[in-house]
This record gives sequence, structure tokens and C-alpha cells, in this order.
Amino acid sequence: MLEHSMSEKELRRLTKSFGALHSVLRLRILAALAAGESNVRDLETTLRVSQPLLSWHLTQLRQTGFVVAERVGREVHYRLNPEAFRELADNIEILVGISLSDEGGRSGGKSKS
Amino acid sequence: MLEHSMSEKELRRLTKSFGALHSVLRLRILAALAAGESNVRDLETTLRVSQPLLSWHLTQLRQTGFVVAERVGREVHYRLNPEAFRELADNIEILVGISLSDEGGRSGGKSKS
DNA sequence: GTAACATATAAACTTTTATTTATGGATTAC
DNA sequence: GTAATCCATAAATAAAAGTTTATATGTTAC
Repeated sequence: MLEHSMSEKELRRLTKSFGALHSVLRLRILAALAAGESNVRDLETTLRVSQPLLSWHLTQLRQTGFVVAERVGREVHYRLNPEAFRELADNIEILVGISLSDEGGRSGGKSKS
Repeated sequence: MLEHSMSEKELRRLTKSFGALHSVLRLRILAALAAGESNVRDLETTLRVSQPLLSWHLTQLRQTGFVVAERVGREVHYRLNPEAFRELADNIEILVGISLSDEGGRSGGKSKS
């Protein structure tokens, strides 16, 4: 197990996922959401970026499933979607045929010069 | 554990890693390497891309650590670096504060409509 | 040494993505 | 209803990344 090989469609989707994470600002957004922030205004203040820019990046993250949005009154609350990150990890494992968990001797293995 | 929060430098590095994977061709390269291919000419034939293009993408993958190159005669053999993918997964876990392994009730949890 | 092969690099060009500025849509307060 | 708030979208511009074509570097064969 671990080796299914991926279809073109799956490859494209995976590529897009990586693209969504290819941005320092977007990673900051994710970190802020992980830290408990939720609505756009708070993020705007915390991250010091313009509202449209933030909105655009949130849209990218939403379209790739890493965050989900929910309207609450006139605010929109964003939160992480952990499942998307797990799927990403799964797909990496399938793509390169390796296990991402620490088995196999990491951190302190034998070093032969 | 799991929540270290990342420095700016680490964020930038992580961003670059995602960028290196933001390409269908590069994912195909990784898949081909996972399937056992190694030298550039074989990849060129398998993937049907020009040699300079392939070389450029391999350079990107090398610079981000996902593959390593080794000169063998006049060929250069590339191979995956599994450690880089594990580090990537670790960093995702740190960034968003979640576990990427299947604990926590995935695939078939309770669904309350 | 020269020729041939395998890969890398550089320069010019094309395409994609990010950022700004301006405007629109949805919701609540009045 | 109007005004105010919160967020999204559109258009224009700027920046980054990918692709091609041409050339250079390093290695083996002779």
C-alpha cells in the first residue's frame, strides 16, 4: 500500500493546493486562524494588509479547501479545515511513495561521515 | 506540543517549499523519480519535455531539498529526498497546529447533518 | 589534443499570480 | 426607507514564475 499513482486530474488538483500555500501572507493567515482569529477585520488588523488583498487570499484558501467560511451576522468567520491538510499529506505520500510519519529512522540515525 | 509558532525565516522557507511543488510538471518529475527513474535523459523521454526545462525544474526541486543530485560519469542521477517531505509535513503541523496522522476521527466520523 | 554526449546556465519572451485602487453586494442600526 | 459596517469582486498595474532558444560546462571516447 501507499502507491496508487495519481491521475492527471488529481495531479492538477494537488498542484493547485501547493499553489495556494505558496505565499508568506497566506501562511500567516493560516497561522492566525490556528491561533484563534476568525473574522476578516481582525485578520486585517493583525496582519496589516488591505482588506481586498486579504479577501483575495482568503478566497484562494477557501477554493482549495484549507479554510471554510461561515457568515455570522454581517461578518464572515473563517476557520481552518484540518481535513484538507491531512488530505494534502496523504496525497504527498501517494505521490512520492513514502511515509510521512517518523518511522524509518529519522532524527538521530547513524551518520557514517 | 505541536505548537511552536514559526519565525519569519521559517515561514519564508516553507513558502518556497510549497512553491517548488506548485507545478504539475514538477510533481510528475517526483512521481517518475519515485517510480525509479534517475537520470535526466530518461526523465526527458518519459515526460516529453525539453532538456533545459527539465533541468530548470530539477534545479528548483534540488534547491528546496526535495531531490538530491549525484554525478555518475557524465550523467547526473537524481533521487528523492524523503526527509524533505517529512520536514514539510512537520512544518505544516507546526504552522496550523494540527496532527496530520489519522487520529481524531477521520473517514467515517459521526455526521450530524 | 578533438569529437560526442549529458547536463546546466543565460537571455529573451510569455504566462501566471499578487497587489492596489475603486466599486458593488449583503447585513444591521436607525 | 438611509447610513454605516463588513466583505467580495473588478479592472488596472506590478511582480514573479515558466518556457523557449541558444550557448556553455563537464565528462568520456578516440
